Amino acid sequence: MNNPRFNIAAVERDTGLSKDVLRVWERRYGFPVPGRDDHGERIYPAEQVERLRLVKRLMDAGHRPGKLLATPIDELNALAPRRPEPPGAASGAGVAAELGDLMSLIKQHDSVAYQQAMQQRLARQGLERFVQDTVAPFTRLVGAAWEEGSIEVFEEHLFTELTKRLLRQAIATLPGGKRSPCIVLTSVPDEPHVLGLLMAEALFALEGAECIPLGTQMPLLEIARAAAAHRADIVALSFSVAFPKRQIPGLLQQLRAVLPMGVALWAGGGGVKRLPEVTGVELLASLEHSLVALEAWRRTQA
Amino acid sequence: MNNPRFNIAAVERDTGLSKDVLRVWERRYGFPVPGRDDHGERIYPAEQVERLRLVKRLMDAGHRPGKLLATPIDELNALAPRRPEPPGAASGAGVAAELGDLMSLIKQHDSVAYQQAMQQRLARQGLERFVQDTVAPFTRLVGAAWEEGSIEVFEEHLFTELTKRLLRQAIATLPGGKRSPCIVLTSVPDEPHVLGLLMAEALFALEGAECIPLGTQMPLLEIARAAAAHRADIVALSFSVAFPKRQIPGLLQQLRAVLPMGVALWAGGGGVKRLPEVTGVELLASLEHSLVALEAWRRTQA
DNA sequence: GCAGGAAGTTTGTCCAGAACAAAATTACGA
DNA sequence: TCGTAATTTTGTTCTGGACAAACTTCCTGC
Repeated sequence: MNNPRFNIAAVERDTGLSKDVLRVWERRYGFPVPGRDDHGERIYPAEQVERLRLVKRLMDAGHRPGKLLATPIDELNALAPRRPEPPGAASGAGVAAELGDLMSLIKQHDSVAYQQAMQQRLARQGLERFVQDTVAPFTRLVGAAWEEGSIEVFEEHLFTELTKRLLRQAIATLPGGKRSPCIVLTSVPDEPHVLGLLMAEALFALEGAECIPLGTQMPLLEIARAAAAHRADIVALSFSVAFPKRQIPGLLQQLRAVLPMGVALWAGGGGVKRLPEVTGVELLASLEHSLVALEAWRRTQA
Repeated sequence: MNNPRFNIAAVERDTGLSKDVLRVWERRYGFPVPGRDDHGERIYPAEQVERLRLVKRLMDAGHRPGKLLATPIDELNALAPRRPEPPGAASGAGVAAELGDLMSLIKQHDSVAYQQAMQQRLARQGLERFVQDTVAPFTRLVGAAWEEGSIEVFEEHLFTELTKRLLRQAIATLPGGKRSPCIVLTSVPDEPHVLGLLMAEALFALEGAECIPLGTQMPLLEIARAAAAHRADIVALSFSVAFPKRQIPGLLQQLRAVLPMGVALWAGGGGVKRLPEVTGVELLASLEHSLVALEAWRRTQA
């Protein structure tokens, strides 16, 4: 029963590699080598899809496809994926252990205990530190577990859903009143990840900004219309690490071109790390940078 | 400044029409007719992108591309989208007027006033009637406006985002304690709409059920795993009207086959109306039916 | 020894036109 | 009038070639 047949569209969906790329890799590097169905269309075995996901992950980490696909030794591949530990040494081993505790709650599917633990941390740390020291690193941890396959899909979904709720709830309790600047938060089409946006929204709202959350996957022209309609000062986009890096500069340039002048364009998230500058666009390498950018924006307006 | 050059990838992003479809339409129907750049690649003028978006919207409303692209009279196209008003006469004119007020708040992009108005209604009606008498009909109203083009995409996104927050917040404030039955709520791949799930979750939680919200777009096998891991009594799926009806029976049968025996499978949302029965699956034609089903389930367990 | 530019390689995207199956519609027969 | 069969419509996939942008490597001159 458990032998799903992946056609090329399914592989594109599961790996994030476009159909064109899948076909050209097959031609150039001899991998993947899908079978064919009755009509001559490609059928990918689950094993190859798995390997493609590994390759994609290593590429996101900076490796080049030619090399990866030329090493037929799967063992070698399996050795590679240790990712450089993010510089968390400063916080000591305690933090990692605490995050590990949260992870085990997720893996025990104990949503009640997980929510309680997170609520406690929120109360103890305050929203700003909660976002920066708990949600962000734990999201990275879950992402890493997801990529190395040590977490079930439904576990990851549950984590995302519960964390979304926590953040939204925390944001809703922030005081209202006259707020500035006005920041439109959203993501481009094909970028469905929303946690990064919520983290940014929490920090911006804490700093007194007025946030317009438009959800994910807005067409570029609509983003521009929304910015004009809301008289936004800033448009903030989020790109996850999974988003095809190559497309980002072009996207930002296009959006910059259709955005009203005077509206700043900020882009953040794991996808914009190690990305070349784009004129007229502020690239935010981390959540901390977002706050710095906000402060800088305020100075320029003063 | 505002003369962006749309290449085929940009048009795919903004219209949701794949590159292959854009090329084959050009060949078959003679539209769109993009120019070419120095390298012979397609460059779409903004005007044609706009028309493509109109065509896509009309297709989502049930029209066929061959007809739409054969009518060169743009005026005729602009006239088409009127749809028959749904039978809302039963609720009287007052309700429609109140919903109209909410709609104007959305169209004025006044998210603060919209949230206040919704909060007021929630307090006045209580969660159950709020969901059934406000959120559900207003969602239908927004859907209708979307199909006839009288609402901007970003306005619809903002409505969805704000309403999601309201519902999640309301759900979070419900008391905890020993709850039963355990209901897993999610949607299948390619079904990203979450509002229906949230409405159902609110009603179920009110009735004392334990809800496991997994978000949207869960692969079928993962749904089965989640149900087993959480020892769920019921799996509840939501299908929006936009979901291809034809695929639903097969999907439900497949999921029924992999679900543990003893776990009930419920399917609701606009997509399951006027759908043939599927053995072992409970089709919920409306939110009220969900509550009836829950009561019935409880009787069978007593 | 190394900065920096030239030459070469890698790699993703695009193109054309054909083919075909799934979906939708129409035609037909009971 | 209803259900089934034929037909049209429509989206997806195929092949194999081309090319530019990004990245490496090599080379030259200080």
